[in-house]
Amino acid sequence: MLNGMAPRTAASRAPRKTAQGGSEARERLLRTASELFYAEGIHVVGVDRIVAVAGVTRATFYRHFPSKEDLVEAYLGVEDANIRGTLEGAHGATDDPVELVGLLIEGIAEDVARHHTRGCPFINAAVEYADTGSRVRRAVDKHRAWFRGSLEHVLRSAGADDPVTKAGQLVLLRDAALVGGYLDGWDNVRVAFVSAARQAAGLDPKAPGSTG
Amino acid sequence: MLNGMAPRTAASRAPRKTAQGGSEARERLLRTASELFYAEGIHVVGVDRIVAVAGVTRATFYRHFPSKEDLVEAYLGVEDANIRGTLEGAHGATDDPVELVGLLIEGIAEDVARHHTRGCPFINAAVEYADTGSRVRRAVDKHRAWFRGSLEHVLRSAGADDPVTKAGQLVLLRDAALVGGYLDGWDNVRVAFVSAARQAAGLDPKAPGSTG
DNA sequence: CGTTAGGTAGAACGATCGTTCTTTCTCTGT
DNA sequence: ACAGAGAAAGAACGATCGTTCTACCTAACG
Repeated sequence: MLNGMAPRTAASRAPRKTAQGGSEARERLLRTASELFYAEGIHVVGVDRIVAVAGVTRATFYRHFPSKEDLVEAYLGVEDANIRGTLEGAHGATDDPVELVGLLIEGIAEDVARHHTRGCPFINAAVEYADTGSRVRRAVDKHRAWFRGSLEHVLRSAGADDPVTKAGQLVLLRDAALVGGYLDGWDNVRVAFVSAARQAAGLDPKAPGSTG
Repeated sequence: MLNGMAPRTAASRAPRKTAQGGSEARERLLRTASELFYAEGIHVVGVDRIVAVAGVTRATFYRHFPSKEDLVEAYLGVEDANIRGTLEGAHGATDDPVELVGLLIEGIAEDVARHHTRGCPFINAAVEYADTGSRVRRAVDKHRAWFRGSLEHVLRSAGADDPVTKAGQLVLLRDAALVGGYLDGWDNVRVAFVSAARQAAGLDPKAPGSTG
């Protein structure tokens, strides 16, 4: 895996800039680091690995990132931006709260199935960074607070009642779907997730079996 | 934290054995390693840390554990044994499936609130060990397969219908409770977990708000 | 044209990683 | 009493960790 990304040869060794203003080397560092961090973990992936795969020298690395922890923060920042984009995209899709909640659940399932097959980048990062006060943990907390609040806002603006409880349950079930999809395989988790999520959101008011 | 456990002085340096047959040094190693692994993570806790806190030398460590990975396996073995004990204890508690599922949910909530405030030891270990074929990952898979199957068995023997789906949803929600309790605080997750779990199990057939 | 920011190449830093080794001591079992 | 197992104490192994450094080069910009 990740072998398709061969170490970069010294083809062009000049400072090229990207359309967004960031340098090409910096973006390559951030992209390869994101893939390696997510696929294998943060502590196990050393700086030497990252610069070797990215085809960049250590000096270049430390020119763009003061320390490895800054790179980790940037990695989480990319993930955060991605999720913000997709969620805001789904925001204006519909006004019907029922349809909206259904779209949210489908979107989560789609995301877990296609990308994020190794769990949640933020949960995984929090597992590796036990210190609550670290910058990584603060980034995780910030992201989760935004996500929960954003779900509440979407549900409220769509007219759903008890948006706080519903948002809390959706966060809960999304975490579970990401973890379960990673450890048990998405196929073994999908039906449990969808049924639990739809029940929690009030889309399927009746339980599958009435206990007896 | 963990400062209350002072490095052991060279009080008695003789091979003492425990009632269970294991040596005292081995048990102290396993106990301190379990606490450190769970509290801070596996990769960040080095062998030197473990032997220093346990008051044991490196030679003694490698006499009892061929490698660090064996210690990690033993650590997960202890956690596995604990859960097996508590689950089997709840098994014979009642014959009423409704009461049983309620007890299970309460037991999970109790466990997350009191112990396991840093998430699930197996999920955390799987995050740090990305290689599916590693012994650690196989131990995680084995534990989760047993837990899921055991939940199914308990539910089935208590007469609940659709025990496979119910067990899957309970596994899902337990994962979520452990992760959420760690990252968001148990107080912010408790009501969402209990309501979702009771809905999923069919104890509370009606959703909190009927969508509109 | 010259400056300079951004890049390459590679050595080197101290620290820590997991692991192995030798030596000496003391308790336990027979 | 004696053998052997369990543990202490500590040096040492090569490897890797994150980080810093010097030296040279090249493309873009004023």
